[in-house]
Amino acid sequence: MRLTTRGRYAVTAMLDLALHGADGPISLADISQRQEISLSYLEQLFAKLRQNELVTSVRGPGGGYRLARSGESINVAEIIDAVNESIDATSCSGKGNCQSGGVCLTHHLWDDLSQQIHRFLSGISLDSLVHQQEVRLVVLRQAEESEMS
Amino acid sequence: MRLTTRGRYAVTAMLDLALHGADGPISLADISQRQEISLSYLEQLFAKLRQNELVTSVRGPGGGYRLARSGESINVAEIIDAVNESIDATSCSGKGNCQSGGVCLTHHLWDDLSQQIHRFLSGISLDSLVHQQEVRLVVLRQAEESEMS
DNA sequence: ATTTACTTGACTAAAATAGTCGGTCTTTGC
DNA sequence: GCAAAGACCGACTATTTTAGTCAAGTAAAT
Repeated sequence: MRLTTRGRYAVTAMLDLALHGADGPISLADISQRQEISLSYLEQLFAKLRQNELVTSVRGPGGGYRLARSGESINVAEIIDAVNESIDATSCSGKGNCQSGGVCLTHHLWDDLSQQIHRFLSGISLDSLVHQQEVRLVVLRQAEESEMS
Repeated sequence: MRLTTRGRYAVTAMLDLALHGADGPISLADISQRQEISLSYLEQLFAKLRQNELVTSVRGPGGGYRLARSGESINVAEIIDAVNESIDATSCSGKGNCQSGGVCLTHHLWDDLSQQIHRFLSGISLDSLVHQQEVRLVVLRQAEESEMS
C-alpha cells in the first residue's frame, strides 16, 4: 500500500476545485500557486483525473478545469484510485496467492485493513471537506497569502 | 505513509514466533523456510525488532529468537513501527507545517486517517491473530508443506 | 492571428525497497 | 578444545517508484 504526495496532491487539487470552481473553470496555474504544487506535476495528475472522468477541461483563454460531478458525489477514495495509488494493503493485490498459491499467514489482516481504510476514505466527499472548520481556516490563510503577492 | 513488504514480513515473522515459539527459541532459518522470506532480509528486520525490545535472542546452536513479552501484549502497530514504517499519512509527519509554516488544505484529513489506521492496528494483538480461523488454516497448510520437503 | 491553456510523451535525479554478500562473535555438544 | 549452528554486523547493489522537468504539440477564444 502506498499513500504518498501523489495521492495527497490529487485530493488537495480536487478540493481546491471544489472550493473555487463555483463560477467558471480554474486553471492549473491558479491551483499550482495556491497549493504550492509544481505546475508540470499537476498536469500529469489531471491527465489521470480526466481519464477517470472526475474533472472536465475547458480549453482556450479563461479555460481550466472543473469538477465533472457534484462535490457531494465525489469521494476521496476514488480520487486516490484515479492517480494509481492503490489503497490495497495486501501483497497479492487481494488475489490471495501470496504464498505458493495460497494465502500467506497475514493475508486476512491486510485484507481487513484495506477494507477499513477504503470504508473510511470513501465515506468522505469533497463537499464534506469543504464544510470542515479546519479547511475553511486554511482557505482564509491562502486568500491572504495570495493578496500579498 | 507506506505499508510494504517490510512491515508485512515483520508482522508475519512475529506471528510465526507466536505460533511456534512455545517451547524454545526459533531460528531465523525456520521462519525463512516456513514463511518464504529471505534469511538475510530477516536478519535485518530482527535487528530492529530486537532494538525495539519486541524479541530476545539466544545465541549458539539450538538458539534463535523468542517474543520478549506475551503475545497478548504485543500489537501489530508497534511491530510495523519497529521496522521503521511510519503509519502516519500526513506529509509533514504530523508536524502541521505542510504549507509554508501552516497546515495544508488536507492535513486534517490525513491526520484523521492516520489515527484511524493506528487505532485499528494497535487493537490487534499477536494472540488475537493466533486464534483466528483463517490463520490456523494457513498454519496447517504450512505444516503439510514442511513435511513434504 | 495570437494568445492562453490544455495535452502528450520522453526524460531524469533522487530516494526507498528489497534484497545480497562476506565476515565476526557466541554458545553448545561432541 | 574445536567444530558447527546460529545470531550479529556492515557494506554494497539492482530495481522500482516518486516527483518532477522539458519540449513540442493541439484546441479554442478573443
